[in-house]
Amino acid sequence: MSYWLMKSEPDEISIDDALAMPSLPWFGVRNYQARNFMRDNMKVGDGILFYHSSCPEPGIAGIAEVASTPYPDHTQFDAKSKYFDPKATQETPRWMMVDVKATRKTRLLSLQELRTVEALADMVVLKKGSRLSITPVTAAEWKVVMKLLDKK
DNA sequence: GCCAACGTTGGC
DNA sequence: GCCAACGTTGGC
Repeated sequence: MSYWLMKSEPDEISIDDALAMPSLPWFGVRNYQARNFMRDNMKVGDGILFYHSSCPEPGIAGIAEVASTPYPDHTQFDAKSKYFDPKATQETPRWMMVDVKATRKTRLLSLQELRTVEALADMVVLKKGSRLSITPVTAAEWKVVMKLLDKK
């Protein structure tokens, strides 16, 4: 069992939107490292920190879990989609995704607060210049975050 | 809107 | 295979 942090822009899909769906196809990832995490490393049942990015208060907003094995992101084949990739074909898809099932909304554990927690200093998402939309979370970090979410 | 820090592209 | 130019992310 592994743990992940996945960024979503709440203007696009917030934790509330995600909770309203049976599961959410994580389409639109166009970064190879992030794709590889979904394609090669994620397992059904893995824990996910649902993170709101590019918004007034960025931070962890909920909990989710991996709900499918990897499969091709259909938006890469759709010429009208902003995620269209002319180099991808049905035979050799370039972009893979998984389904994500939101399980609960949490208090907003802000980026600002995360940065004050010593035990989380090495979290990939907090590293300087980190822009990856999907990053691994260690079991120890997950535990610390769960504890922080229960507070107050 | 700014801009640091990356990632990607394409000419050579 | 190098690397300059360009594009993107995302906090501020």
